[in-house]
Amino acid sequence: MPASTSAPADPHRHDAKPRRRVGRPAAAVLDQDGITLAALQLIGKSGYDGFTMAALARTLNVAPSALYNHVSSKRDVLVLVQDHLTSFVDVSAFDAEPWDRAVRSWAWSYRDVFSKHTPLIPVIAVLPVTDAPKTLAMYEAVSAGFSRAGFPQERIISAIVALESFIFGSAYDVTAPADIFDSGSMAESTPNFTAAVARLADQGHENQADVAFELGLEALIAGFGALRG
Amino acid sequence: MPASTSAPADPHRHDAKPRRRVGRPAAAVLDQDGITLAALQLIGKSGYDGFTMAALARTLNVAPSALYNHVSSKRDVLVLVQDHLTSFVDVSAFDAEPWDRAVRSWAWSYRDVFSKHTPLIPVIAVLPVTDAPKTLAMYEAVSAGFSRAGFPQERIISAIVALESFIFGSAYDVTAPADIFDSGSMAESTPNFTAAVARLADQGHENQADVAFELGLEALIAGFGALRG
DNA sequence: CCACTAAATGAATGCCGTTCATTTAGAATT
DNA sequence: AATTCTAAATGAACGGCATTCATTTAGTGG
Repeated sequence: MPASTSAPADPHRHDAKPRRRVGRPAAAVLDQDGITLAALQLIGKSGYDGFTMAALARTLNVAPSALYNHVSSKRDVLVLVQDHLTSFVDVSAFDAEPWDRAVRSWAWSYRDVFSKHTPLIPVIAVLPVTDAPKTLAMYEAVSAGFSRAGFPQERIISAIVALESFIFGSAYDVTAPADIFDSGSMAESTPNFTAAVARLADQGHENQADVAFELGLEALIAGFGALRG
Repeated sequence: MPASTSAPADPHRHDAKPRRRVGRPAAAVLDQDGITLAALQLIGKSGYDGFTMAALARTLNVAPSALYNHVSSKRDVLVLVQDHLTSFVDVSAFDAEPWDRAVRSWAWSYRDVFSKHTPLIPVIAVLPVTDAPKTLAMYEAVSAGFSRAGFPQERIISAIVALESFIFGSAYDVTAPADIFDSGSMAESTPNFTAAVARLADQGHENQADVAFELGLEALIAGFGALRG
């Protein structure tokens, strides 16, 4: 039975003695960290389409079935990758800057990390925090920042969830084709929409996803900021 | 070459004569509408895991390969389903109610429709509007409402995109397990987060996803409402 | 009646994630 | 040093998947 994707040190029995290893421990070719890093590298090189268990095994010079001694499914690997990526999200501003600036830098960083990994979003969005320790650590840092800023306790989680939802949705936008709003031959039947698209284009912003993200994020920050005690 | 998922009536040549049908038109067993409805029904009964091209063909009493005369890929079927579902999103309030109330009812309805179809979100989020006429119609209704409410033209699209991003992200939350924030054995190392989760639970809301959605939506409505001229 | 062709079939392809019986090799115990 | 134990590797196999393609079928326009 392979270790599931939970805490790395697994007490699991009540006494806290250092785990006694039996069997053949030392020269293992594979472990969860190695798998995670190889997966991340493979995804970087081949994308999520090229990310298969067989391909992952190949980069590790191992048979595909060997992976299943350390991981219980492909989804499990994705969870490991997700949690690893979350450690790249910058929460440092919550220690050093006022609340609104901290939220801003956290949100932009969070969106940027996962806009390159949108296939993970359906996984993260419904993942129990117990299965992702680094993600939990991020939540702790953010919660602490909200708390310190005088946010009412009972609304902290809801506010974070709302921000996160906006961030995940916005991560998809980054990957959308530039002409996603070109109404083409149906322009005559959609005058208001077509006009609005044209007016946005007039502004000549290189990156429309950033404009929408900033607009929404500032509204959320302003709205939530008003809740602080 | 099967018709791609674009406008149902395909001019494609400059003269507007009614398309001349040749060959064997009348008694076709299959068409895009029939495929769409059968797909929606199958998804309702078997979920997205049970939704395979083979299963879809079976419900239509047809060989799997026959589908490819009307649809170019499984993704294509998903696009058809997505566009069909979008016609269930309620935009009627934009004709009858003040802007903020209209946005509210549209957003809740939009979230509710797709919270039952989250696997479509990665498809919708990056789909050119040309490939989804009913979705385009929704955008037109919403754009018209924003315009009528005195919203600055050049910001209408960005505001809609931001709202949509929040809606998509929030649709995932609806499907998340209830104990998603239970930090389990790591509670001691995450005191702020754990306390905030407990305080939210104290409130005893049956549905935490709704609370977060409302909080975020109201912030966005308030923030965007201030932009109106 | 003929020619044409859209739309159906059914077999085949290549890939996928995953399972399982089996082997291997090093540590722990004696 | 020999024996025992077992985590971790292998490789073959499985069922299922989306998709392709040569072929057949059956109406329609000429």
